[in-house]
Amino acid sequence: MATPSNHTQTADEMIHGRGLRMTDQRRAVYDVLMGERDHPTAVEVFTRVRSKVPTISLATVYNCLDTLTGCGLVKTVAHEREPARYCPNLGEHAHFFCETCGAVTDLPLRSRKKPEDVWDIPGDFAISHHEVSFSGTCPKCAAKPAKTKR
Amino acid sequence: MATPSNHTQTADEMIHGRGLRMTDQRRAVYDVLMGERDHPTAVEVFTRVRSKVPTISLATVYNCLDTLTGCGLVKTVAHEREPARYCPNLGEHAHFFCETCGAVTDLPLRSRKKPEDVWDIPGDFAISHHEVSFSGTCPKCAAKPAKTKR
DNA sequence: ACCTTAATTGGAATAAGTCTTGATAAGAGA
DNA sequence: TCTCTTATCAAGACTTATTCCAATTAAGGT
Repeated sequence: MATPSNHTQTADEMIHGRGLRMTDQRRAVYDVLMGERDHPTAVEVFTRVRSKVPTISLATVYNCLDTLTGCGLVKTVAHEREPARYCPNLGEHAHFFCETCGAVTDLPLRSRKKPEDVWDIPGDFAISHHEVSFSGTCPKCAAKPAKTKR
Repeated sequence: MATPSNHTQTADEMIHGRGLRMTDQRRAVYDVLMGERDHPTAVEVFTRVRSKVPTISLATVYNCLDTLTGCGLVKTVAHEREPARYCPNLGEHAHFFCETCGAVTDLPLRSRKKPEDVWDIPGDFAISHHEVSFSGTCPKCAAKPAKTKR
């Protein structure tokens, strides 16, 4: 078993709190997400996790990701119809999708106005979640303007 | 050919402006979207269009929707990994997704605001688009609390 | 250690959307 | 009007991401 890093402590509690078990696979998937926080897809998580748990299957990676999101440890990030990405940043934030390199960046969402001040939301709509996403060119891609995607 | 309603006038211009043709199929798809503005999926558009153009195929509906979005007449609305929905509302607005009945509602922008007026965005990100979505319970579903999705 | 239940696996199945290819139709010019 | 060129349509095969299923394996409590 891998040496548990300090963040897994709380993860264990969250998992056990739901009457579930913290398995090697779940820990490995969570560690991958907490390691490189670049919003990998399920397949990317799969390939990274395999270096630690070589026998893991893609189905298990999907299962683990579902479990972790169900426990509130991870959030899924959807963009257009692309494969879902996974994000362990639990703070409120928006996502920036670079149209050139495809990178996904967390933007801390320092809102200047309340949603109701910006959008015309009739009072009888009960809002439980909201999501903000941006797309454009990230700083890295803006720096090298000649390089196209090909 | 169906009697062209007044909104199809501008649609014709937009299509022709790109060197494309306004065919019966494209007009029918566009009319369906302008008719019931409830954000139908491609399959829903397909079934509605068939009452006007019974020989149309699903592939053609997809083609027409692509063409219309390419011309800027229609916008696609993605939510989670659900089938894409289509929206002919070109004004800036957010979307509200009802978690109970699945209905999608447009929420108009209160006044002309730029993203930077609303959010604190790092200066080195060049933003070309932004999207805001809310989810919760719509007024209709809130009115009948006993009825679950099953 | 045993037993009950949960979790993992690998492969098959599904769903939405795209691609391919031949048929069709629309507009331009003679 | 006739023909030519090109855009568009249609039907089905295909792709991709994800989920389902049945059988095996592992955890945790007694």
